Amino acid sequence: VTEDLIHDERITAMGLLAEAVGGLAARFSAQLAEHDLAPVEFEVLLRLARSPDGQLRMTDLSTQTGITTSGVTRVIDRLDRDGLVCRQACPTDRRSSYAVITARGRSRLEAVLPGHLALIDEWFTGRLQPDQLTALLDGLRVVRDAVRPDAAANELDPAAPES
Amino acid sequence: VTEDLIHDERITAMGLLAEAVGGLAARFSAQLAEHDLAPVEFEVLLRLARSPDGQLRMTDLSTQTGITTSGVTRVIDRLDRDGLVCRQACPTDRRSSYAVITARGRSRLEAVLPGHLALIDEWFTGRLQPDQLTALLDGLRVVRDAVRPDAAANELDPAAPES
DNA sequence: GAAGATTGAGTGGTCAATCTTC
DNA sequence: GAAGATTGACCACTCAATCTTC
Repeated sequence: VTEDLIHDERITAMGLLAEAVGGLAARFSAQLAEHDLAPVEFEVLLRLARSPDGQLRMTDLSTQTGITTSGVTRVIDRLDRDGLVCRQACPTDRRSSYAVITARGRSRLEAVLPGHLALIDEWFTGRLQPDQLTALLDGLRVVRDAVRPDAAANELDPAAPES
Repeated sequence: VTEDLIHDERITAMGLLAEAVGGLAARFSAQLAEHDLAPVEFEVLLRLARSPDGQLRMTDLSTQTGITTSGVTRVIDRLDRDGLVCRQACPTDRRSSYAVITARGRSRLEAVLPGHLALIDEWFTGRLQPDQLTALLDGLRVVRDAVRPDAAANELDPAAPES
């Protein structure tokens, strides 16, 4: 009732958002672990699989995931070692290298995805009425586009303008 | 158009949620760093400040934050070293110990919060129409309550039933 | 025996510095 | 000189084991 900053409704809103995502991530990680994938590795494989030719420059992976470039190097090191991804030199710019998802990587993804989608449905999308979900996603899109302008037209959310 | 799992709309929805939160967290961390606080340290201070007597058992901090108990021990170690928190033995159960926010901790929080709230407003709550925000939060609450049943009646979101 | 907290070992990330290529 | 990728040093977390108290 005073100027009690720690009970501000904005904190509440942000807490709700963070707790929802954190809780979902916790649910997912168990299933991913069954398939020997860390969450970040799953994200990388997914982003590669969604990209043309299944490949992406290290730098682009960095901006898309929000991991530093050195962090990306380590993740790709692991995925490369496990044969889920391989590196490929860029023909036009010899500074750049591509991470390319391998057949093994794709099949690993296909092994994980059905269960993963079921979990998203069970804990997130399936719990909301269709219009309620739409409203939620519309709001999220506004925030996402503001806070990650680069990802706007981009990747894990095509927002495809009806080609 | 086939059974293309990697383009499933549920992935899109989840990606939107994750990217929004990740993007927001990135914006916040810079401001927190100006006040020498890691995001997790800020969260702990906030949860303590919101709790009766500004204290919480280590275990409860663990479940509320989603960090392991050993993780909590380390965070409290740092905050204790910096004088923002102190440990206090539980009188009724000598296994438990409380983390208690200090005056220094509270003033640090008060120093950070105005800017933090402004950022939440700038990048999240302020970008949505009031009813759009309400719809978003309603959806999030459904998910949060499902995925973190313990936190339901709890903490960073009082959801106070109008006492 | 179980719950609460801590500790040692291991891991996955960051930051700053480096190397190569543009 | 700047961009792209990597490396070494460092740090914060987790996991499993331990200690104490219930």
